[in-house]
Amino acid sequence: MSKEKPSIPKGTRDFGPAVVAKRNYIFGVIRSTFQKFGYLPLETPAMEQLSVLTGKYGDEGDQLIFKILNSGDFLSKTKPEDIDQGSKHLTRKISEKALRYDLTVPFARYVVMNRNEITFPFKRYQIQPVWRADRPQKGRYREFYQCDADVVGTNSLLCEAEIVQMIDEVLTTLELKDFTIKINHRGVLAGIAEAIGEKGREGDICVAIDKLDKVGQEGVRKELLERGISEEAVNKLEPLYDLTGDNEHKLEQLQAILGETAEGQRGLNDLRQVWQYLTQLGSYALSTQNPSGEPRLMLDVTLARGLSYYTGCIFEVKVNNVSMGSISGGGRYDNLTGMFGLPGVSGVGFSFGVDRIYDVLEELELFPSSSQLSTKVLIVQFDKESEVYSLPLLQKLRDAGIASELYPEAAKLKKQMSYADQKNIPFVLLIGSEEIKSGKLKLRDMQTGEQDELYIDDIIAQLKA
RNA sequence: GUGGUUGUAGCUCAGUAGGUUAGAGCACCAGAUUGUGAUUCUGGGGGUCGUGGGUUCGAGCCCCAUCUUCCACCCCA
Repeated sequence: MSKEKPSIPKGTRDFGPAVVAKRNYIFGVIRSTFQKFGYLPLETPAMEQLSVLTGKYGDEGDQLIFKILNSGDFLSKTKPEDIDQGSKHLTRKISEKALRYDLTVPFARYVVMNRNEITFPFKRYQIQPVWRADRPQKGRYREFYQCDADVVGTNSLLCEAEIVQMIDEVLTTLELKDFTIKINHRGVLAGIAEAIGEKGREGDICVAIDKLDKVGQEGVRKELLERGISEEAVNKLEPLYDLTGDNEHKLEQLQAILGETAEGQRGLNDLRQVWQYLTQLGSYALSTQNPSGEPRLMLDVTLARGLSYYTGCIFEVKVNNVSMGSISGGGRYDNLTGMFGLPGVSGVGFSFGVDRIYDVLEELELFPSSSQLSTKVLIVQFDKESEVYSLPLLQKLRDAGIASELYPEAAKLKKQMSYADQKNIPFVLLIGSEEIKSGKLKLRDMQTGEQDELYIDDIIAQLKA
């Protein structure tokens, strides 16, 4: 027999009963919100064809995809010279499947495969784990759950507005008070690049600007120059870092700077339209302010997002004053299904990171105690006679919809009581010879320590209340 | 993927320039209390010091490798 200590792979976790209960609380809030907005559930396989995934997330992303070794003799199709051609070439020979990296690409694949059955616009949500071969850190795991909501088959910016609404509703329901929904537009980024005379360079510009709050204006300036952006362009760019005033004022300032560029104008028009929808919806995200006085929804021209398939509005959500990266992100992609041979279907979607939300709620101690309750009443037994007497009562309690259990053996009272205590069971029902004689059972409230003698029907009535 | 960091009982950590049988608090188990948990008192179990090599008369402590943790970069939920 091996004495090897068991372990689980890096970046993965087990979830015990208490943790699962809390996670289910988050899943429940997200799921019911998605459904309230008309999204329908979808599930896809954990593994996809490797070719479906590669090339969708950029070179960086491709490296983070977990590949699955072909079953059987995975070397059967390879020749010695394949090894010489490098790992990229060899990978295709020995691996045809991979674990899904996100939920958006599998969704696009599903839409293309089922285009004839789907009624557009198609709104779906999906809550499943994804896998990334990333280096784990806090809030960063190799296996984690995403909760996606996407809609394809419409260009309407109402979808973007509703995404803001859903984010606001979910986080508010989870009792979060201080969070910022950042919004930007790829068109605005492209327009800025063009307006400062570096057309097409928005990629480099974004990567650098994204670090503004980390390395400061000087650091960004240095990086921009290193990336080959001209000094003149950088000078033109810098006023954009601290656009002042409310969101409308920011839009006006941007209009003046990049109104001449077609892409910039497209972005600004889209953003204005989103704001108009939100205003007409009476959005709480617009009317609610964070404790800092900042608005919840914020136009942020430094928001970039690396995923290469985004083309329109982009979102990112940050809970303020906690040590955690973004807990949600998304955007519009005009041509995701085009990669699978179905052009002209625009989609927009976003994703909640449950694992990060969990860590945030834990840090802020925002889990309600109700999310941890399981059994409502435990029947304590003394001997065989009391066990026999208790069984029909146990069934009666369960028939009444009360989560109940009978301690499965006549262990010492102390043991049975501390079982209830540790399992956080709020009531204990003591049934011994005295109680059997009188029919009046002892119901103990474990929080107050008070004990009442009641008939079973009164107990059921009290526990159901 | 690059650079760094961490790892001692179930948990949080001590462990002094390498020196005999590795400690504490909490948790756990048992008893005081044979019909009552969370409080009190008494006693008890539990660690080949992440793992594998190496240096040494001798390693928890030094060296190498590896796994894990966390951090920065990269990227992101």
